[in-house]
Amino acid sequence: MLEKTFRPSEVEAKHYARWEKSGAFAADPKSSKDPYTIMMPPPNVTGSLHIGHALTFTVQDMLIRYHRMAGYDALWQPGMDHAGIATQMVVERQLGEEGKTRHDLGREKFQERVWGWKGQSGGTIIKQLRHLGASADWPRERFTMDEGLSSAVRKVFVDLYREGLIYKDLRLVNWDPKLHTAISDLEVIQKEVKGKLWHFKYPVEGETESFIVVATTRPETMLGDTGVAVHPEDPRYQSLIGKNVILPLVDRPIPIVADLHADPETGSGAVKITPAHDFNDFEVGRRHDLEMLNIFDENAHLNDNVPEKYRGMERYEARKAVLADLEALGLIDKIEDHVYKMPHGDRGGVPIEPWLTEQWYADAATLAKPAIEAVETGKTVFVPKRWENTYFEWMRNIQPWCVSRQLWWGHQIPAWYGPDGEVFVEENEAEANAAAEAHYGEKVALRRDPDVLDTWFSSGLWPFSTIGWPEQTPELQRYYPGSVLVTGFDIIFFWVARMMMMSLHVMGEVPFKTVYIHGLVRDSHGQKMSKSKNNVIDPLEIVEKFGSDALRFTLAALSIPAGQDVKLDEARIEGYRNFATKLWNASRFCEMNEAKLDPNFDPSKLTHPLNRWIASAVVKNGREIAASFENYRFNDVANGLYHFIWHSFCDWYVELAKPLLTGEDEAVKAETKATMAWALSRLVHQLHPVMPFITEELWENLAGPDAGQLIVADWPEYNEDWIDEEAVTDIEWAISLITEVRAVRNEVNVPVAAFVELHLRETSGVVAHRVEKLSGLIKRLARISNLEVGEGTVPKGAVQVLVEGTVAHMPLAEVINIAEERARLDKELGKSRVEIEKLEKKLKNEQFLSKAPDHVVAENRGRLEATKANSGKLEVAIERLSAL
RNA sequence: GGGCGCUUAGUUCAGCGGUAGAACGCUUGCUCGACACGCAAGAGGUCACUGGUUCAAUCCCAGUAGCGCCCACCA
Repeated sequence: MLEKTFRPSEVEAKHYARWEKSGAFAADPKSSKDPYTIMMPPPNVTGSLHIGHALTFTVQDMLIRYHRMAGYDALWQPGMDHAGIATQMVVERQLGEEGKTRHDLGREKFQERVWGWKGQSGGTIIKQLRHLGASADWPRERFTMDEGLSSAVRKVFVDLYREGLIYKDLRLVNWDPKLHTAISDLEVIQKEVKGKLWHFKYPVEGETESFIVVATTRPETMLGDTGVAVHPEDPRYQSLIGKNVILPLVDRPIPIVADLHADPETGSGAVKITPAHDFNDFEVGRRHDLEMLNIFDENAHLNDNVPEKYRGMERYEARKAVLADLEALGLIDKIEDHVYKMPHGDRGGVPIEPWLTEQWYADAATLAKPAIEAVETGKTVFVPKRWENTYFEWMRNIQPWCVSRQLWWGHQIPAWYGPDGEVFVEENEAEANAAAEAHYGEKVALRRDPDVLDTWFSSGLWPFSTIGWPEQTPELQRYYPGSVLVTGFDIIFFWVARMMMMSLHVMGEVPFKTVYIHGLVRDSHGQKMSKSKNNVIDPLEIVEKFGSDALRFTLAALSIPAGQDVKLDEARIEGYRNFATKLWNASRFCEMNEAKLDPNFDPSKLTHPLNRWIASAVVKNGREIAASFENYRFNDVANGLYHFIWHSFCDWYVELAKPLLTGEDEAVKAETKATMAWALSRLVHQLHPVMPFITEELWENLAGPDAGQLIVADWPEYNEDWIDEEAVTDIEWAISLITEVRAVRNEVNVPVAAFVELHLRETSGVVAHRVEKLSGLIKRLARISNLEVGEGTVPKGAVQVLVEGTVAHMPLAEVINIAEERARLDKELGKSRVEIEKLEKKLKNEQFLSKAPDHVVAENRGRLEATKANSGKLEVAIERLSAL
């Protein structure tokens, strides 16, 4: 016997363990079914489960579970990402607490330490995912740094290098002076800061009292200026182009060049050029062949390229010194407040310094071409479609991708250097040695490039590296390309784009056919969740409080097709927990009434209209739910099931079935029991992908322990021929009638003194029974067409009511304020007349009659008739009320 | 500066060229043999604004306003 309420914690662990143990999650490469593949976006090895994970993994799990039931061999390929910078930072922080740095350990020991840490606390998230019910094929779990994936990374790197798609270059990079590594453009975020704009006077060479004014937010960089640019057509500076200014403090003559970069409208129209420390200036410097003077070291301290006084100074310290010295020389023209954006590393670090270094680059523009085409031609489709624009926009303007990082945790770049700097890019050291020997004619000592690859390089290979590439494994042949990739829009560039580029290049085929993009999870007011705002919702706490099913259902209900952000409100989760309880209790009711599954049940052979109706409705619902899953309309799945289970199955079917279950007719009783069990079993199937735990438990209870697990059950057949439209019409009519009756009873709120004989259609005997059980029925006075006020025999203050030939007395004055009622009826009549006028006008409009479809015209005619009839009744009612 | 999105009930949001929907909240009444995590009823909307297209616009188009996001730039 089921308990009175559903207690999630008691069944979640039990069923998860059973599923896992039985191999329900496992894909089967030998299966004859069609494959359905989702590559799990690998969470960071450092990570723990947050609500965003809950959304993305719930969506994936729903898709996997639905398709597993719908007859596919479903593979959900899990794994984790080594997350280069993030992980290295975590371990360095630990070392810091011991008063050490990674340099105290050395590269090898440090790496050992990270591996140790990974083995011990890494993978927390994978364990946490189980609490959500994630049905991934866990034994296939991969790690981006495991041996197979690492060799895939080396092979791709070497191949791309040989094709000229990876190369070394000396360019400005985004340098993180704290982490001491280059980062990609995407890892830089612009933060608004309030600062100053300083205007400096640079003396023109050979002219006393002649200055050119330049402005900067970064005074210290002036020490690295190697030019001043003005617009070629700026009249103020025509005579100065080609001359030099003397750079103050440094006393270096630097040229005044004409360049379109200088905007005459901005500031003085002249701009100082620091080619080694600003991306725009770098381009200007290249165009005019200006010196690239690097004035910072890796810590963003000033180096030996500046006057001795400033050497070794930290950048902000240098700023103060430069400003003080310029002030002393009287060269500061003015100082303004200025708000501008400053680049920061996305790992919460210090301001980024544009720095000139040699790095490895991937030729992203070339790799992007087929990736763009694949989306243009629909080989990969984004859902929602509008994200394709975002994808295109970025891909079409893609910059060279800096793939090297000066870190110790990651895939070390497979490049070795000879004594003269000659580079040998090979998959391993032996091959590098062999190549070097061939090159030099003798054995030489090689030095390996110390850099590692950007984390996203290995993530880009995820769709094929996880299933065996470069080996032609059965998995690779069967599960590539994936069916759908599920992820947030925030990593379209980081990850989706890279997978598209890498997979198309390596595999020659798109990595997935559909990209489903969901929003981010925010709090109930649309705010980003953050610790400082104290609005963080912890999925594990929610699971504990309301159950995994309630959380999953909530996330599904909020996942709208437009893929907007998801605003999560705990009250809503609670509401869906209540829904789980509701279903639970409906099952309890079935159990109490001994509704059992009948193996020979045939929905097309039902006799009672109520049962024919619910069978039809279940079939319709099943078809709709399946369609919604296919179209990624998870909100429709959730709302459809919520509404159907609560308001159709529980409110009407179960309620109307009660008299049948306690009635005399044994055949009807038996049929109703069997139908109820059948309907419940179907609903439990439909709901399973969203609420796996409670449905598994209820299924077990309903079908018995030998029936097999719901998770691996087939999505049942929903044959259109089982829909009985006549029964649907009848019962829906009955439902609307009962609703009206209840409304009247509720409104009058007295023991009703009228008896109503209802001429229900004979098919709706059940309804008549139900209606009799109501204490009575009175239609609201005004709405009853054949209502008559009696005379003589009626007690004073009462009204004689005649409904369908039966007479009764109602103490009307006691329960209805006649004046109020009249006002209400007048208002309603007014509305009615406006409506009639509108409709009549419409129906006289010839263009409407000729152009609108017939059914629309007919609908409008019908509406007019009904409104007129109602209007007539209202008039009569008002008249009679007035007479009282 | 470029791009994308949003504006519908008190709130969060669906929806759609042909009579405005859900959930929650609110009001009223309920110890009705599954369920108070419940039952029943009810109130509540010029679908942001202005034009246009159409027989018909909340829906399509254009513009306006407000809000949000992404990219780039800000000497």
